[in-house]
This record gives sequence, structure tokens and C-alpha cells, in this order.
Amino acid sequence: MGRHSCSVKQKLRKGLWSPEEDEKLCNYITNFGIGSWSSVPKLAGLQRCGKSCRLRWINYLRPDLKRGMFSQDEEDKIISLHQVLGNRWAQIAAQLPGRTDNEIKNFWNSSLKKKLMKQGIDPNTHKPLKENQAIKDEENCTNKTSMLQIPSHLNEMANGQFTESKQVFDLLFVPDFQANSNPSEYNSEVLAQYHDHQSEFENNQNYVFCSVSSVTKLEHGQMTETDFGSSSTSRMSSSNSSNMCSNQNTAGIQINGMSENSEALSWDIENKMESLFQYPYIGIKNEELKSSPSQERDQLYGNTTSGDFMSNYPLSSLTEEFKWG
DNA sequence: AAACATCGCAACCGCTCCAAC
DNA sequence: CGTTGGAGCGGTTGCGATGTT
Repeated sequence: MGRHSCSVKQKLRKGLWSPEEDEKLCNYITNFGIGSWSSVPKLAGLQRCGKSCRLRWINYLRPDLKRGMFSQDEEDKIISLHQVLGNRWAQIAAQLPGRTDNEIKNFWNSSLKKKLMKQGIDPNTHKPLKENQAIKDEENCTNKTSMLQIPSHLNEMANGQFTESKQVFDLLFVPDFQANSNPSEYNSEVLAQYHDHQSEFENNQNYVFCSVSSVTKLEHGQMTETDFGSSSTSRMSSSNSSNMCSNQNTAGIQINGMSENSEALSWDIENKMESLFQYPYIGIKNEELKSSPSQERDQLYGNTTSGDFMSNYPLSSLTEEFKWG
């Protein structure tokens, strides 16, 4: 049985607010504060439900509201944040002082969406529209094989590469779907590591590796399969994603290149993370890796050198680990 | 000028989360 | 531990304003 709409219970007013109602609500909150929204209408002498009062105050009457046109700066910020957070309007609004979630949502739906479409960018994924089709094709192709081979020795390479941030992934591997993959484009340290394991890399077809040290906690909800997929897929396409992701108050993934000099990784990271995040299930928990010798790991996750990783470590069990306690 | 279409915004609705009981 | 109710969120709707034919 669904809950009744608040205005159904009694004869409460709905629709647009009159100036008199605004004044009553404003006066009440100015004098007495909010307290409990459910008691506000009664105490303020309004024939409205508390929910309606709350909305009116938050979206319209609050004194700190900016209102008016969005600046170019705000517009850019919204697009960047949407790229990271998706339709989490409240979280986006929290980064834009004086703007409400409703205002931003309306602005997005009425203006920004169309603007991006005109620029040939998919507003949902923030990727070029053509590329999206290519990705879909690619996903279809990959879903059929559902197979990733992971060289187990690479697990060790990740040790000691992490920050103090909460570690969710340590090492991620992704088959290189970029046609122009060229190991010489990695930075020197990565390149050295590549050479150390060259034969295995070659045997395993163009692996791309990087460490992802932290996934900062989403303010609301859990890091579910959907969350991870939708919010992280496009994360790395932002040119300033490293700055954005370093903010622990926002959702983000922090990438550690294999050395301090991470800029040399930019081409590969930027491009390959795009591919990487199509596969939200590719990940192994740090603690498990560190504590498990190779043989044990192979028992846990399958023979990561030659086995079928996904069949031993299915999506359902992995996504369970992504949830934040 | 009138009819119709489109747009933008304010508000509503249904849902989830969470604390209190 | 289950229930209840408030708070908050995101999607959707409704309506006035504006544009187009």
C-alpha cells in the first residue's frame, strides 16, 4: 500500500504559491527556524503540507539563493559534475552555491542537454555520439566472450603504489581495445615494467595496466553495480579528472600512475580508462591480493594467467564488494 | 489575430533512507 | 526486529509564457 500524498489527507492547497503564502512561510522560518517541516504549515498558518513548504523554501524563498541566468562558469561546472555524478542533482547543487537541485535539473533538461546534443555529445555518457555506438558494438562483442585473462604476476607490481585513501581496487587490467596501442607511449617506469614482463604481455595481448587507489564514497547510496557503471564510465574522460577526483567529498576515482611522473601516462590512461570502465567488474581487492600467495589467488580467482577470470569471479560477487559498509 | 506548438519553470509524486519507537 | 513517519531525492507533470504558422 503506497503512502498517501500529503495533500490528500486533508483539504490542503496545491499548485502555485501566492505572495501571501510566501510571506507567511518566510516570516515563520525567519522568526522560528525550520524545526520539523511537518509542523511548519500548522504553525505558520498555511493550508499546505510540510513537504510543499519545504520545497517552496528550499527552491524559492531561501535567502541565499542566487537565481537568474547560469554563468558560463556554472554551466561548465554542471557539465563536469554531471559527467562524474550523473543525475545526482542534489550533489551537483551542493557544489554550486546559491543554486538548487531543482533549478539545475531544469536547466539541464531544458538547455544543457540540447546544447550537448548539438555538439554531438551524448548528454548521458558525455561521449561523442558516434563513439557511443562503437562502444555499444564493442560491449556486445565482449559480452559474448566474457573472458579476461590476467597475468598473476602483475598483482605484485601494484604493491606499495597506493595512497592512504580507501582502497577498493588495486590493480585493474583491461584488454587494449585501442587499435593504435603502442607500449612505447608509456612512461619510462611503466615501460621498464613492460619490458620485464614483455613476453607475458605479448602472450596476453596488449594488456593495459594501472592502479586505481581509491574510490571515494558517494555521499548518498552505495557503490552498487549500477552506480559504479553509470558514474564511473565517463569519469576519466574529463580533462581535469585528477583534480576533480582528488576531492574526497565528491565521488571519484583516483588513479595512480606507476610513478610520480604520471603525465606521461595521460594518453593511455585517458583513453584506456574509457575502455576500462565499460567493465566495472574488473577488479580485485587489495587485501585479498596482498594476503594471498599466487597459488591461493589462483584458487580464489581462477588461474589468472590463463584461466577464464570472469567464470571464477563473476560480476555478482565482485559488485558485492564494491558496496560500502 | 488566432490557433497551435514548444519551452521553461515551479511544483507534485512516488520512492528510498533512516531514526525513533 | 518490525513499524512508522519525516526528510530528502529524482522523475514527471502542469501551466503560463513565448514562438511559429
